[in-house]
Amino acid sequence: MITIMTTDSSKNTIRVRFAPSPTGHLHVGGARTALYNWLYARKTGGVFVLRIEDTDAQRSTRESYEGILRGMRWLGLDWDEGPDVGGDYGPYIQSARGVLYHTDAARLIEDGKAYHCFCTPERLEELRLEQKEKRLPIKYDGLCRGLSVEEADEKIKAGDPHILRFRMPEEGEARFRDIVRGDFKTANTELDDFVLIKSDGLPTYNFAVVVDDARMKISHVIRGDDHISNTPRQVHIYLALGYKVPKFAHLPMILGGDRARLSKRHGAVSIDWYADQQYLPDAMVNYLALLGWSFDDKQELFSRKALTDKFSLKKVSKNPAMFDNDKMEYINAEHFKKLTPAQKVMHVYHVLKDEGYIPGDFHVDLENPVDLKLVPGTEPLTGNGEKSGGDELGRLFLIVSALGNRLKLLKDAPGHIGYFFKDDYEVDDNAVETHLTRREVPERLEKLADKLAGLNYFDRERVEEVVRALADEMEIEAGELIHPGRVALTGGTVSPDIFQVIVLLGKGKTVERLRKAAGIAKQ
RNA sequence: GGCCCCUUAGUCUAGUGGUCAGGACGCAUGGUUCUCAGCCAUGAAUCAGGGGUUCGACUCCCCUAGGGGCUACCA
Repeated sequence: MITIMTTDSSKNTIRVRFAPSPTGHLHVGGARTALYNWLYARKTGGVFVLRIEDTDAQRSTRESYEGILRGMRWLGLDWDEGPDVGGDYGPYIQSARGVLYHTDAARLIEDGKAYHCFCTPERLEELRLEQKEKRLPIKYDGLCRGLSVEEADEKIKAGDPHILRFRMPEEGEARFRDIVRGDFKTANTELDDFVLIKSDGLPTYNFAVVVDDARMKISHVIRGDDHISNTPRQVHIYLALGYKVPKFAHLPMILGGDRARLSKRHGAVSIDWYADQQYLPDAMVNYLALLGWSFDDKQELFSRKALTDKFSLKKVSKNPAMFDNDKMEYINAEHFKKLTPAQKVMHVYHVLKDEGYIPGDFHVDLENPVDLKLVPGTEPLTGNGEKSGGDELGRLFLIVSALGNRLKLLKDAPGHIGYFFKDDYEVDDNAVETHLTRREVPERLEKLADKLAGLNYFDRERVEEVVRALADEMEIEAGELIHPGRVALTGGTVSPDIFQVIVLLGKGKTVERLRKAAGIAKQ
């Protein structure tokens, strides 16, 4: 017989959340915050919640909301509860939670912990100006603090615009422990009677975030450092409402190149941009994880699995970090290297197809990657080097393998190997200038074309043999044929092994391009 | 103005009283080679500054400087 120790699961489960406001795209800072929450949830077997904080009615948009979800999906950060998938603690979008805020606000009023304020924005503005002039701390002066509930109700009935303020205790302090920062405390005298509910009836961020986190049973609040100064206010709300204060972990900011907080003006900060550039999501996740966290002094390349195993909030750094694109590219290249040949081909295939390098009738069963592994890569290009039976896939395999580690960004694939698929590939004028304009070049290319045309078996060995033999015969370095040949065949000075290029191009195309280049070179 | 946080090479970081201050990106040089990438080897480059505490400070304390955040009816 098995005895099961029953515990209240809701009590011990770790619940974390990512709570973006839909006022812009998902940027790397937000993505990093989402990632750390996700990693922590996945590592601990906890629950990852996605909540949309749209209490800023003016700036929130549907597009942003969708963009954020798209970005998270691209990164592979799946959420267990959220506006689209539901959950036990919904709704997961603040604009739909109005009654909850008002219910809790009513409790606060009843307990005398919050009060209505009728000061006009103009008066508040004047007050601030005056305090600024006198070099006093800028805070609300408490004018409406003394209003009785009856007086307030009367004004409300009369239709006076009003807001709800928290009644900050005059003595004492708010304290909390931050997993990243350590102990943190703020004297109440530093705080003022901040706003809970705005005159439009919507809660402020500080109020909504507490009500939501508490009611959604969030155990760990993992968010950006920019929120740490507001945390004491939030602790006050938790306490006033009788809610359990969660654990906090405030993450260091991510900075742009000028060390200022990352923002739109720093260019490539949108996750969408990295998706467009065909970065690998796993690489992005790896790099983002490294911005503010490290495992030890040797490992920095992590698979998603390794990250979820090894991630720890305790090892999160306190220092703000700058986003370094070079390192991002490096990490991306490393991840690409680790892909299986079949995976590489799939990725390259997609990019080439999107960019119009592969005709629509080229069919590959991408739903079934196993098929790709079964393709006998060497088969289609034996014999005369012309593709056999339309097996373009085998050819793609060989091209990608010939490319080797040259491909750092998938986006660059067309630039690297576009000439295999199109005749109107990009031509580097400088390359033509330096390699094809010399007097002796046309003859060499013609001869090379002749020799290759005469080959019956078009494989790498034989092609190399022919090229080197011709060089010997002409008493020139092999490079004298190879370099102009490369420009003639690929349009540039950079390519994989030239003999492989020739084979993969096939005899027909090779000869055709060499002759064409010879013709151009003559002029 | 007030309060708070942060500070190891250009960048991301390891380090917690005694280390030649370690790694990675980037950079430079050399090797491999038909180019480029890659790979291999080598190298330059760091504890923000000043005071303490201590036999001994990157490490602990204080001050200064620089950066950042909050101080909104933004989040």
